[in-house]
Parts: sequence; structure tokens; C-alpha cells
Amino acid sequence: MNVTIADIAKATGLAKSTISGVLNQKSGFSEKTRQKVLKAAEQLGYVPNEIARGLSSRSTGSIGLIIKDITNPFYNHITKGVQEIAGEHGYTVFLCSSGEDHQAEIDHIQAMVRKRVDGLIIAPLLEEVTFDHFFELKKTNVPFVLLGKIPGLSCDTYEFDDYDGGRQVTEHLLSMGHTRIGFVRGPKTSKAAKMRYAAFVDTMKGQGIEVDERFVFHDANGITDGMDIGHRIAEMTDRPSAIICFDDVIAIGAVKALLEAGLQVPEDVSVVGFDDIELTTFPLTTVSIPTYEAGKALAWTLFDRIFGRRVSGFQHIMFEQKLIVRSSVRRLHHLKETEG
Amino acid sequence: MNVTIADIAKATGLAKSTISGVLNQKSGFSEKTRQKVLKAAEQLGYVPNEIARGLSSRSTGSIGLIIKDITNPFYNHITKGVQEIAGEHGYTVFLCSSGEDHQAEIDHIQAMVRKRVDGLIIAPLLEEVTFDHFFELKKTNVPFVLLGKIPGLSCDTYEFDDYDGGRQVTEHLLSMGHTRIGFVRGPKTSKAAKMRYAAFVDTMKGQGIEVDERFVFHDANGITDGMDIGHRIAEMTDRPSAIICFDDVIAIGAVKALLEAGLQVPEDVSVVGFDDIELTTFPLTTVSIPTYEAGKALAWTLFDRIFGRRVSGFQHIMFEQKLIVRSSVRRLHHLKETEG
DNA sequence: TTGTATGCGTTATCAA
DNA sequence: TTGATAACGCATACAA
Repeated sequence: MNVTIADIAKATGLAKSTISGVLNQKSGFSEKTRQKVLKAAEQLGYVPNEIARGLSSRSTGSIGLIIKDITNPFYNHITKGVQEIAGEHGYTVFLCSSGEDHQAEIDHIQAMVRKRVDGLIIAPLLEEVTFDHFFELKKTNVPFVLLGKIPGLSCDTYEFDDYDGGRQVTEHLLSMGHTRIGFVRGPKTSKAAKMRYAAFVDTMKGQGIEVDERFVFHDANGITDGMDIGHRIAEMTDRPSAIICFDDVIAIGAVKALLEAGLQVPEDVSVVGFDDIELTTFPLTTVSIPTYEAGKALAWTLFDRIFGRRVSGFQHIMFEQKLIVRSSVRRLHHLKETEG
Repeated sequence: MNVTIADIAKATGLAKSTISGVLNQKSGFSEKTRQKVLKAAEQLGYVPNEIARGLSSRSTGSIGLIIKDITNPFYNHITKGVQEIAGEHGYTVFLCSSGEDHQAEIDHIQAMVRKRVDGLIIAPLLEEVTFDHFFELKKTNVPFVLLGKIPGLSCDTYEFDDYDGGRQVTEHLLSMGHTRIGFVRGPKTSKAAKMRYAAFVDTMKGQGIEVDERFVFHDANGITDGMDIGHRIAEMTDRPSAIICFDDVIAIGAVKALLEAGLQVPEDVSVVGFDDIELTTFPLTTVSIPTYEAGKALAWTLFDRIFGRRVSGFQHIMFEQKLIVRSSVRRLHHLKETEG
């Protein structure tokens, strides 16, 4: 049913190797046979079988991308960047979502190896998980690039400077007169969540301000959690004046709930987030993260490895984060302790 | 380097076919050899080669998903649904974005066929394009399911009732007293854009109201176009009282621009969209579309075909759209013609 | 410039 | 219950 190079060989009276050669643009064939082969391929409706080609050539022309949540703008912009560069290289990408699930991440990596992808880009879970599967991956010799660093694992990595981002927002809130600041931590498997929180605590302590544990929310993920937390804050009699959310998705959820509860942002509660997602009308003060650029960079580095264009040691690149001040933070008058 | 079943055969003294058999859970092997094989596979660190398996078994365990824009919540929710069902079937998905580009769509379909995916889910461009590549695809016998119908092409299809959605929003605006209604059409390759606009025009005419061409914007796509249009509307001296946007992304862009220009929504201009994306705080009146459910349904149908579970004729399913009234539409007093 | 032979790692069909 | 052996479709080293 399916026409193969053997069929073309039969039709033209040439050998399979000749067909294969001209189809792969190799030199050393007379124009006459080239035309004959091309014409026959066209007429028979030949469609190269990349599976067979992959088996023989040990290169599939596919890469794998393992992210956490395709629904989050953060990841779909990374995805977009990766796709774009992959396309430029004639590559196709398998998209896998781990959804903050450790086992899913392991399964996806193994599936990608079994599918013999030429390379892998992974945004790994970094906290409260084991990393054995990455050391196993390393052994397979499949090139991979990570968004994040895994202790003791040598490979190319990209990172966002989450600690610095956390510092910037905290300092911003402080400079606007806030001291009763709440914090919504992201998924417990997220290192970004950990770093941002650490920066928050450090910066607060640096100013001699105690972090109020009642205002710290743990393990939030997605807009639903953001809304829950917003509602809880709305119900507090003794509310924080500002709240730092792990990401814009959570922040938007929180703002939604706050508004629903009849409160104003920033008049009643100031809210800031991370990621600078564009798809919202709310003037959220946030931290911008170059996700699309990172996606492209991740892919470039991976293809450098795949094509052996980079032979030197592994590279580790840190992207900066940048505070974007809009109007979701209220400027507080400098109040005396007693008035708080 | 890579361990194969031949290596396991050598190590155990058994035949390749035996190894293959037990590894694929086939019956008819003694428990003793089963254990021997499994143990050896484990010890040698055997990783099945899905490429070789695919070549031999003519099934790759991969499907392709071709959408228009991974960055748009509409498509990433469809993607999420597809991924989920694919995962349940032990399948992996190639994600391709056509980006409203006809040639890209063609190229992606061909790439998927060359990669011998077991099936394909496609959200095709439906207007101002040719469909030859779909008839070619049909010839390949690769099962596929479409989000949308292609004239003369028999295959499983899902659709959203865009005409009805368009009718609903238009009637809503009319019922709120609006008559000077603007319309932002989506991409010119989009049939949804065409249907929604047709419904708008018909419904307006049904009420004896003329559509003002000055308020109709063509070929808009993405938040940037939405903002452009918002700015243009803000600058008009003679403005529509309401504007229907092709989707929420455009609507959000328009609202953003309107607010930036110092106008109020809905006080100065009412805005409605389509898709009901959750990731925004703005109380946008919109039309909800079951994208996630559609993604799952598309995948279910595809797997029915792949596994031959469905042998009957092709199915055509239409999903309903539902108006979600929030507060981005102002209620107008019934004005006399002269006062308008 | 073209052809032959072999291998890629599996699955599948028969025999044994 | 197990083992040879032939596909699967292509690439490639080598021979002609």
C-alpha cells in the first residue's frame, strides 16, 4: 500500500541506494537519473518514512519538551519559543506536561528516551523530589538542557534569578510603606517559590521587620488557589496591607476574589505577582521574566549539542528579572508603629 | 552501547523472539523464562526502542495536534484536553502551531505523516485557503479528526456553534439598548470569525438596524491588534456604544487600550468577547466555549478510530456556546432616534 | 556514476 | 513453550 524507495527502484530500474541518495540530496548522481527518480517519486506519491529513516540513521528529527502546565502563560511562552527554533531546524516537538507530578515527570522522560528523541528540554521539579531519573537520563547520552539546576548534575542550564526578583518586589513594597506583607508561596516542588520566599524573608529581616506567619500561604497553584486565598484574606479582620503572589495567575485569582468580596485593589490590599503576563487588563505590579526568549535560548543550546556545534563545557546562564511597577500597590503614609 | 533484545537474548541464552514476547506481556511463556528475561532486562538497563518497534509494528504511539496558537487560552485548553486523553492511552503528542499560516499547516501535516503518527487532530484554517492537502491526507489512511468541517471531505468533525454564539451576544447587546454596535472580525482564515459576523449582521438586520461599516474591523488577531483597535475607537469622535470582539484576547486588548485612553468600560464603551478565558480580573461579558471538553472529545474520537473501536460512519458533533453575562455591557436607556 | 549487501532494533510468522 | 528467520523502510560502506 505504502510506496517505498524499493517501489521507486523497481519503477525506475535503479537501485535502492541510488533512490535514497538522490532523495537525500547527496551529490554524485547524473542529472538524468536525478530527474528520473524525482519524477517517479512524485508520480507514485512517495512519502518518506521517518521512522525507518530514524532507525537507520539514529536520528529522529524530534525533540521532547517537558513543562509543568501548558495552561500557564509562563510555560506556553516558553513552548512557543522552543517550537519556533525547532521549526527552523526542521524539528518537531513532543510536548509533555508534568503538572507538578514527580512520577509524571519520570514517566515522560522515560517515554521520550524510548521514542529516541534527539534531545530534551526540561523544566524540572526541583524541591521535595529525587533526581535519580536525571542521572539515568544522563547515562543515555541523550542531550538535554534544563530550566533550573540539579545538584551534582552537569548539563547545560538556564535559570531565572528568582531570588533577585523576590528581593525587588519586597523592596518595592517596603519603599511604598508596607510592612504587613503577606506571601503566597507557589507549589512546594518549585524552587522559584522557595527562592522568592527566601528573598522576601531576608529582605524583611534586613529591615528589621518580622514576617507574620499568618499571612504566609503555602503550596498554592493556579487561579483557583489564588481565589481561595483572596477570599481568605478578604475575611480576615486583621489583614495584610499587601500580598506578594508566587505568580500572576495566582495574583489574578487573588485580585478577582478580593474584588468579588467588595474590596479594592490597591486601596484595601495591594497585590503583586511574577511573570508579567500580558493577557489581563488589571494593572498588576509584577516582575517580568523573559520566557519567550528563554524558550528560544533553551532550544538553541539544545541544537548546538545535537549538532555537535558546541563541544566545550556546559554553560549555565541566568536570566535577570525586572520589576514592572504598575498600580496595584498603594503608597502608604509612613505610619507610627502604634497606628498599624 | 545501547542494549537491545539481542543483548538480552545473548545474556539469557534465549531467542530474540522469546525476549520480545515476554517483554510485550504475551502469553505462552513459562514463569521461569519470564523471570529470567525480566531480570536480565533490568540488569542490563534495557530501554525499548520505540522507533524500531514502530517500524516493525506499524504503530508509533504518537499522535499529532495541529493548532493555531499555543499562546491563546482557547487552544491551550484544547491542547490540555487532548494531552490528557492521549496520556491515558499511553500516547505522546506532537504539538504543531500553524499560526494562521496556510503553508505552515500544509508543512506540519506532511511532517506528521512522514513521522507516521497513528492519528492527527487538526484545527484547520477554513477560509480563504485551499484544502488539497486534506484530501491528500485522507488518501494516506492516517485517521484524523477535525475541529471544523471541510467541504466535501468526509471525516469525524467537531464544531462550535459560532453562528449561535454571535446571535446570542448581538441579541444581548440589543436587549441592553445598544444599536451602534461595532464588530471586530478575527483572522480572515477563521470560519468562526465569519460565522459570528454573519450572525451579527443577520440579527441586526432582523431588528431593522443597519450595520455601520466604520465600526467593523477586519482581520484582527491577538492582543496587539485588540489594543490597536481599542485606541482607534478611543480616538473616534463618533464612537460605537458597544463593540463585539472576535475573542477575549482581542477584547482584553481593546479594554486595555480604552482604559489607557481614559475611557471607562462599560460606561463609555461596552465590550464583549468570546471564549470565556478565566485568566483575567475584568468582568467581561463573553461567550463560553467548552474547549477543554472539546479537546478530550477530539482525542476520544481519534482513539476510537485508531483502535478500530468505531467502524460506523463519521460523526459530526456541534458544541453549544453559552452567553455569560458579566458587567462589561452598559444598559442604555431607550433613547429616541434623534437623541442618539 | 550506480549497484550490492548489510545493519538499525523490533515484531511476526512459522517451525520445532 | 521456544527458536529461526523474515520482514519493516531506509542509510551506508563498499564494490563495480
